[in-house]
Amino acid sequence: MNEPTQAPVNQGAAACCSGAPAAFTAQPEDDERLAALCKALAHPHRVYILRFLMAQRACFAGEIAEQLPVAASTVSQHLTQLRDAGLIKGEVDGPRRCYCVAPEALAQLKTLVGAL
Amino acid sequence: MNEPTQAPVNQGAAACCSGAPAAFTAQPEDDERLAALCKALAHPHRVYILRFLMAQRACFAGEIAEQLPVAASTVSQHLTQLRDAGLIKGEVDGPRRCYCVAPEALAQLKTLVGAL
DNA sequence: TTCGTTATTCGTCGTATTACGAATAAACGA
DNA sequence: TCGTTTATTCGTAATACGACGAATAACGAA
Repeated sequence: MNEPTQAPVNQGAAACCSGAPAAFTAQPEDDERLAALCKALAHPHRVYILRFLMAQRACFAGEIAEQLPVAASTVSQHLTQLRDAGLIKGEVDGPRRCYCVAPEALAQLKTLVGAL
Repeated sequence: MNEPTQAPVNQGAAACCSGAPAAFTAQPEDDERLAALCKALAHPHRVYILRFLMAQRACFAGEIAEQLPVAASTVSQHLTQLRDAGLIKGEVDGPRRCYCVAPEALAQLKTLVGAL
């Protein structure tokens, strides 16, 4: 992914919204991170999984799959995407796998969204 | 998109994380809306556009396109996605088009993320 | 009216996403 | 050891995404 190219800005154009322009600093790393977190939540089932997992504190992959109207293998893929984004963690517990939310990543998401 | 199927839950399983389970209520509409907003921000260039637009208050499509290392037609598609999600608004101003952020949608995003 | 400027839409291409069922791996109990 | 249970990985198919350049539309000025 290419980074934005800081070009000259604000050649005296502002029409639809009022107010003076504020300072703008490019933050490509934050943009990438926020985009990655948002991408992980860009599907309703994954939002559901995250919320469900937060309420349950922790639960097995099978329990999550029971909640959703898709195949277990599809749920497993969703879990992988959430895990790759750092939003959840999974650990082996016997033949099952126990998932729980990663509070740090969630806090980072809230911070980045809050900074918008 | 199918809605989650509220199945029986919490068959006495909790391993990796401590704490008692909290109440959980399915909110399929919120999940859909948050997913849609997140999808709109699931690309770094779109995050950049939103932040840039917030700082500038308003600006023309061409100014935005100058900032990014992709073709103007691609930027136009990104703007369309942000507009479809309700995050920005665009209005005709002569031969140009002036875009600005939609504060309501941004507030909704912050609310939904904050509720996680 | 015609021309130049600006932005979008169209057609296309390659890749990624979402979904499924089948096959595989890993752990435990009989 | 051999099944059973559980979850993931694999192979596949349909659709969506991101990108480009060319074509189109919309407006203002000459």
